[in-house]
Amino acid sequence: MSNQNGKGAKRLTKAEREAQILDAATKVFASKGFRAATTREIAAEAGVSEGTIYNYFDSKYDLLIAMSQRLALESLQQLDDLPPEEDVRAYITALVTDRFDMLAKHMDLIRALMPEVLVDDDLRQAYVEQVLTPALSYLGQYIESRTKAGVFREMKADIVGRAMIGAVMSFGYLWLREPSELDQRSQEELVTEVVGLFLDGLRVRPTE
Amino acid sequence: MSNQNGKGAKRLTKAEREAQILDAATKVFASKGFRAATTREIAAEAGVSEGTIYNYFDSKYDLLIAMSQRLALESLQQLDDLPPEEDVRAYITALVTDRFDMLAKHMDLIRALMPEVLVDDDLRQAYVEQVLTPALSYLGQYIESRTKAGVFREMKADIVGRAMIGAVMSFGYLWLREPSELDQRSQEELVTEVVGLFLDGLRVRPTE
Amino acid sequence: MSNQNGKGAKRLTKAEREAQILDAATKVFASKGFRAATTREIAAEAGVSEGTIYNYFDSKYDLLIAMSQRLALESLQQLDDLPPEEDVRAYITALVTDRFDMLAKHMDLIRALMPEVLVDDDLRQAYVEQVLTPALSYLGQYIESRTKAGVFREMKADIVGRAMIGAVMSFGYLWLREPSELDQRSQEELVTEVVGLFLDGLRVRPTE
Amino acid sequence: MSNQNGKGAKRLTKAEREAQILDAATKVFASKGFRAATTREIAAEAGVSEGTIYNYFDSKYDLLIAMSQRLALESLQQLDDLPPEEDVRAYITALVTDRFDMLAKHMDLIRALMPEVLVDDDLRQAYVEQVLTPALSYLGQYIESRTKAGVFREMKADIVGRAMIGAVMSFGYLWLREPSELDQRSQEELVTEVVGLFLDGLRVRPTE
DNA sequence: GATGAATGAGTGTTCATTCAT
DNA sequence: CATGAATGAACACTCATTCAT
Repeated sequence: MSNQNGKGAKRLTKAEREAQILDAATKVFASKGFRAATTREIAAEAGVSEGTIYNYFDSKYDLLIAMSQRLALESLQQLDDLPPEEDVRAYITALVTDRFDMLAKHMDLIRALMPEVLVDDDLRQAYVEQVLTPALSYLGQYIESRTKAGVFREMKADIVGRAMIGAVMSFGYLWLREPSELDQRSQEELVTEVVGLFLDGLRVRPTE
Repeated sequence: MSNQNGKGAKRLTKAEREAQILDAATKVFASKGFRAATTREIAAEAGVSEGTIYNYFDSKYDLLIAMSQRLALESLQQLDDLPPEEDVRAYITALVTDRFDMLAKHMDLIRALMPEVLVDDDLRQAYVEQVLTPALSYLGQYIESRTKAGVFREMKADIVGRAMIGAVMSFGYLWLREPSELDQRSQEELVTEVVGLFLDGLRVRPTE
Repeated sequence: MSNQNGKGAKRLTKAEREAQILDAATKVFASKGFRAATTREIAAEAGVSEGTIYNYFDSKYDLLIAMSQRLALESLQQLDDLPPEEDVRAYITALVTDRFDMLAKHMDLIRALMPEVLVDDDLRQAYVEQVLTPALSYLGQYIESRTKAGVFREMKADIVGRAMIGAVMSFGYLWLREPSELDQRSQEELVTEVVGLFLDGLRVRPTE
Repeated sequence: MSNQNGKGAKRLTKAEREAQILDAATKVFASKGFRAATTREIAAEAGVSEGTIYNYFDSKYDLLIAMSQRLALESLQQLDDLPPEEDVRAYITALVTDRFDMLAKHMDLIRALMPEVLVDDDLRQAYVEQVLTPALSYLGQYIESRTKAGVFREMKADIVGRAMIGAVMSFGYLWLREPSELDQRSQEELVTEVVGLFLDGLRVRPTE
């Protein structure tokens, strides 16, 4: 129980209380999955009563939706501060680093959401529309732009983009269990290798 | 109900009945997830009574385990018929093609299993040990061998291998909904592009 | 359904609700036995939902345990107000009367408990320790004390005590079906005869 | 499993097979109670298949009935070889000894039956009619006869008879767990003490 | 607004019984 | 006759949701 104080936390603003409940739900969903998680456990984790949850959310499923919106929002914000497009290594490195930062920061959220995304059609559609498609489209435009500039080879941007996003995301829900496995040193190495694969492939380059 | 005949299917061999139930469970798990699936629905899908399920499997969870073993078995078999290691493009193409074939063939199974793998520690461990680790190790050895041969650049094989496997698998549970989306033509294109990314990266190659 | 009011009994104190459920369970267990009784029927008898039972007791078996504790408590209390030990007839009569009173008062409880006591080892051990052993020890001490005083013959107090307790209790679970069969008049007769047997036996006494 | 031989016991006479099943049922009922016992377990204990049980008995309950008839039959047979009625101590001793012998011999049966007798009205009625009433009536007649002869005091024979039967039987289902607790030496002591209580009571006798 | 007692539909699982072989 | 695979009604128990306080 993260938050315990004799009588239940009182007098928070609506937004604070919502965040408190959502944080608890995220943690519980992440550790046991959506179906196996109980409202009782979420309430305990949040330090409120079960009834209170229903003053802020219509249903348990609603918590999941709210979580996915939080992720979608936080997921796609910082596109500023990017290096110049011309420096492709710096640029792709920044993109991949940003995604790994996001994975590290929201691993709980992702681990809570992904299993249901794979199974729930509404959720999946929302995830595809709000998270994957924008990311894919952004990446695809960059690839095409650099291809036009003669820096990237002619490739199917939608397929290659999917492969790249899939490769990076797989570290979030397949290869890693804990954000801690993404500590500073190892994340840098990860980014370097992955970017190296994306830009140069496995094969030795002739000159260069 | 897939299998309907007046009084319920009778007198199949043990293996047939087991497969019949496992097929039904796979289908139902894939469409609603493990927890949301009911034994009632699995029984209906298999065309047997609920009681019969328990004559063959100890519990609902046992169905999941049995499914994952089926996948592990089928997952790692044909490593013969591979092109010579020296022809790296043909070799990697064969590997990736084989994985896409497996995805296409067992998409139901994979979609049924992955959500629980992400959430159930025992299952995850089994999946990592029986499926991911062998695949990663096999791929890693090939990468190192080609690196020694001076064909591949010096890279961290475990990281690059994870990225490659993650990229390919993501088509199985993230980007595609139906095996049908992997029809002959599109799968070939997919393989070509993905192999191109893995071997040569995005950047234009100087001469060659 | 003993307790019916439109929407189910609401907002009783914890102790009241517990007693209400326990009373219902006692009644149902007494009439069909523990295993044959269903939680559904107990809930109906108590006028609450099945779920409510589980807010107060962890399991159906827990109801049985709680019942047996109620009996153990009420079973061994009033040992005051007893006649002087020297007046053995009055003393034994008081003891036997007290046991018959207890039987009459708790016949439901006893009839609910005894069948399971005979079959469940934990329950049996608890019953022996909490009910039979104290009673036997108390009775044994009295017999020995009166033997020392030269009033009782030299007998094995533990065997004779068991026979006496067995004789009395058998009226509770073997010979009688209803507390009503133990109405005032007949109970007095019962006590007189049983006490007569215990103190004087069947055989005619020489002088006296 | 008492009786195991590769293919299930074959070719017994109807009576032998019935006895075999009934013995198994008795053992299983005695150890877990009627409701908790499963036909699967009875079949295993008897070394036959579940289906075979139903070739000989209509239902699980029918096994219980058959058992109770076996007990009733065996319960009331040896009334020959009794000492002369005039020697009351010898006579009562013989009766009580016979009951203890019966308890020792059929403790399994009794432990299997009693819990259900306490709870099942049909069974109880059968038990009362076939076992208790004849015994009570037989004992009552002896008491009355000896009373007429001036040897026994004037007492209510039905009450005293119940107390005596209850006292003796309580050793069968309340005080003892195992037939072995009734070995030769201790049973003799038991009989002596109980008969002493019945005939002479606790109080010292004036002359004699 | 916050509570938590009460709800009851729904779940996985068991097991007496049937019947084709 | 004996079998044991198949059945399906029942069961104890869970948990998201409601609502009186």
